[in-house]
Amino acid sequence: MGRGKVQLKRIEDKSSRQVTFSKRKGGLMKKARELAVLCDVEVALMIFSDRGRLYEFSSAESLGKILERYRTHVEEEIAVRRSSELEKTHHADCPGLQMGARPLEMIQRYLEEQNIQEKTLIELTHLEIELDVILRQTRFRKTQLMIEAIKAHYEEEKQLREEKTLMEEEMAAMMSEDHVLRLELEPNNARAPPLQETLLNLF
Amino acid sequence: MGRGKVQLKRIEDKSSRQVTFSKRKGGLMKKARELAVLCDVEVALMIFSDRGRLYEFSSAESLGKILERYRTHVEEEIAVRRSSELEKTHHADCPGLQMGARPLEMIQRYLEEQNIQEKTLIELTHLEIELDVILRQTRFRKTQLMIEAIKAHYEEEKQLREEKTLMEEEMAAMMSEDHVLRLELEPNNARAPPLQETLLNLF
DNA sequence: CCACCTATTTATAACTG
DNA sequence: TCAGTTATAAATAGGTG
Repeated sequence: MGRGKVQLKRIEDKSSRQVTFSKRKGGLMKKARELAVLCDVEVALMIFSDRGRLYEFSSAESLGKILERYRTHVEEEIAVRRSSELEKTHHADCPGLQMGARPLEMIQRYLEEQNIQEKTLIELTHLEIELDVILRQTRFRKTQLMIEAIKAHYEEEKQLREEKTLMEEEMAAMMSEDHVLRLELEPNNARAPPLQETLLNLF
Repeated sequence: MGRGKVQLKRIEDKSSRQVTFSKRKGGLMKKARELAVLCDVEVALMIFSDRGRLYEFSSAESLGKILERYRTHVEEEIAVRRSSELEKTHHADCPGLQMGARPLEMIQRYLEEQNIQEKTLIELTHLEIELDVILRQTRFRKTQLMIEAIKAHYEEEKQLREEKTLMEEEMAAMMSEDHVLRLELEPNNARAPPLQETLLNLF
């Protein structure tokens, strides 16, 4: 679809590859949603861009739910070998999110300049869907970013805690060596639960 | 695409739903593959038909690989989503806030039940505004909660850092007292900028 | 990079056997 | 139910501002 026919092979030009990715990603997400709604089935879609950014769609409330279902269906060995791929690209693209109050303005314009007829209604529906999609995208993007922020802080914490443990050990060694000090080293390893638990308590 | 335009809602007729499912499933798979090839990205797609049958596509050798990647990527996000489900109580005061695909269904219901008249349009406008407000509320609430989470981690970090400084001082004191040790205490106070700055960089 | 445009290609809804 | 056909809606490649 388009001015020219497309060959089913990697687009070599980086720029057009990026553009095509952006466009087709949107189309694929839309079609996934349509399939889920029209046929009342569960659909999960995830896309990792070459820069490691994740885009996902899920018809259920959480992709995790579908993943769980997948796991029960296909009893695969998903051994938890964490390939710690560190994606440093924190502030990359934010696909089509400038919007601001523009959708509402568009709605206003539609309402005011069009005659109140069926056509207008249908167009309004499209607009509505668009608005919803945009809001979803924004919300999801924000979530992603904030999760990254939390993750970063969690990593920082972890490191500090490790350093602390190390120092405690060193001090203990010093004390047992030849000294009697009255340093109070309270064991507080139990403090600060892991991230997941912390988050759970918030909601 | 096709003889008629399609409404974005569940196809009630079981037979055509099945036909549409079959056709669109194929189309979606095809497009997923195209995206993966053309743009050189990883794509995973899974579809559960209403009868529980699983259809999947994956650009990698195994869907498991991508799932694993997904898990490492958004482990925390799953926790967040799951916990926000526990928050249904908070959402209870906001009418009709089931997220999911509900808003679109509501719109569809309105469009179909009502005669297409000015009155309907006005009601639609109200609906729109409501939808927007609801989405804003949700988004704001979520933001609040995540800021709290980040803040909590930041506080934890701060405390750990203070404890560390204290211990450094104690160790320095011990050393100057009567010891010669070769402890390497690097000053790294400059690490980890304050919360506000961190957040600013995100958006 | 992003929104919008338009000529074309693709996907598919409705139909048929 | 299923494969094939066709008319039409949608997606999108390439281009512009």
